[in-house]
Amino acid sequence: MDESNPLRAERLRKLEAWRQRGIDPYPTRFARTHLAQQLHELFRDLPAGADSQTRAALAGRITARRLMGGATFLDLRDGSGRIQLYATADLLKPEEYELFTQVDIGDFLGVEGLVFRTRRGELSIKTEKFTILAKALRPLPEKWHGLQDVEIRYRQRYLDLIANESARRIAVMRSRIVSAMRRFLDSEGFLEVETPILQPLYGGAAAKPFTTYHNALEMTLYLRISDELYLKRLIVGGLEKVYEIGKDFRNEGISTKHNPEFTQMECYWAYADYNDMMALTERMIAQIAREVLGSTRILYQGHEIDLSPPWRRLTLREAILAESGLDIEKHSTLEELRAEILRRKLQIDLQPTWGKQVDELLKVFVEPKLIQPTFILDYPVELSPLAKKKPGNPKVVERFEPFIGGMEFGNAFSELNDPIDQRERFLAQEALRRAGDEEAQVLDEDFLIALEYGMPPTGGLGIGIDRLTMILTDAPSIREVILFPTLRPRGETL
RNA sequence: GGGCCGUUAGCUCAGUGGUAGAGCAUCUGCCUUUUAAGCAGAGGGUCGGAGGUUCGAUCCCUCCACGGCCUACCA
Repeated sequence: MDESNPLRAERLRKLEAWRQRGIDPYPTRFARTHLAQQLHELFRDLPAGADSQTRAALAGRITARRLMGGATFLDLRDGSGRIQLYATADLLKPEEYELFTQVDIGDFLGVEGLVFRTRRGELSIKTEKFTILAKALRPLPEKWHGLQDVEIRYRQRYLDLIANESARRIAVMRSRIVSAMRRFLDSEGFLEVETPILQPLYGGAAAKPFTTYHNALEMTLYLRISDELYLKRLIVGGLEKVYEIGKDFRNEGISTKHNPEFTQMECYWAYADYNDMMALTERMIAQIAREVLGSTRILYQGHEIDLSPPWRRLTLREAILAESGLDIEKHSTLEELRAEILRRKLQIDLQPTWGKQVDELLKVFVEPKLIQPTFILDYPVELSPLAKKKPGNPKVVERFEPFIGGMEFGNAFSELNDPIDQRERFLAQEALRRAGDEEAQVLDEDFLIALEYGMPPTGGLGIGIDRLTMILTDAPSIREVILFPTLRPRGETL
């Protein structure tokens, strides 16, 4: 909005007029006695037209005005809900009543008065005293349709939160999801820890990093792409159950499922394997749903989904075989796999390696079908340089990814704790990197040294908090569950 | 990166190759239990930006900016 906007100029005019009358439009504090929601609960049984015995002091933002001449109604919204304010020319001094009628939608007001219910049944405050707590200079979005413009909703999330109940709901739900997850992990005996976000070497995932520079140390640092390698160092150190909830950063494209910075929970559990992590995952997600939604049955994008354990378990090979007819075990080289894809005329892009081709088959043919909670297990070793090989099958690792609603939202494995094998895997990744794979992992000598001191058998799990929130709030885009999603900056003033 | 769509008043949206429309919001007047309050009136626009075609462009064309969806990238 332009600085010279007449709506803003009008509000500035009011602000000045109030100041000239000795009113401070931005005072420091206001003592509340109640929240709106408390009053609705306390006076649920107060009949229409009746006064209560209670005087209450409330504060919040004015969201609607109904001026009737000698009487004025304002809607006040606080963090808990909405309540109506009522004032008349009889109850207030003339200059006070006039000021009450001049309050704009968007202004913050503190008010004190008797709680009563109007003839039409609306619980209200009979205003005896009121204070301007903050003058708003810009008009709020329109009251019927709320704020629709997605660009404004993302760029100025505060307006989205003011105007749209769904935005408030998602923000609150996300907080409760994270909180419930913490409670669950704490109760399971996990220790919450923090590991570096600025790292001299990045690792733990196949992704391109963001790069930055530390002036005093004169060194390049990377924003972490995962927490994994540091958390496993803690397992080496004897912290047997650890977790971290925090931001990871991946320098890649943006989509409805990807934001360059996203929140992940990673946990590591000594003496456990990926079967234990599967059981942990399904119990945790079901528990979070019960706490946050009151049920393990959810609706996601039109699908009824039951989150109660046990979830379906399906090997990657079985899943691809079922959905594409292709047996990746029989076609165990890139050439054979490609030949079979072409022979079957499968609609899929060809990939540079066997592992990536298998991953593509999963993504195209299997993932969209995984509506009900499903663990896909046993991934190709070349896609999983940090996971332990499956006993008896050196081409496959003990790894799973959980899917709900056709979306992957995590990753887990029996952690590789053999330092010799780990070094070989890193070296294989280095070879891929030299061959042009920018996302191949880099060898982390410090991590290898840690493993050489001995790491117990360990199960590890990562859960994408943003995607989990999408699933539990029925959000179609990751931008709906991230308060401030990454957007290209806008040149012009708001 | 590619394709498609969008951008009109503070907000939500109509609309046309010939001087720009509605509702809400704002302002003025009336109105003392209203609640999408009501009634009467008024103001408010570089029609995203820059070029082009045309007697004339908000509309047609090109480029640009931003956004959305799909796709690619990304376990």
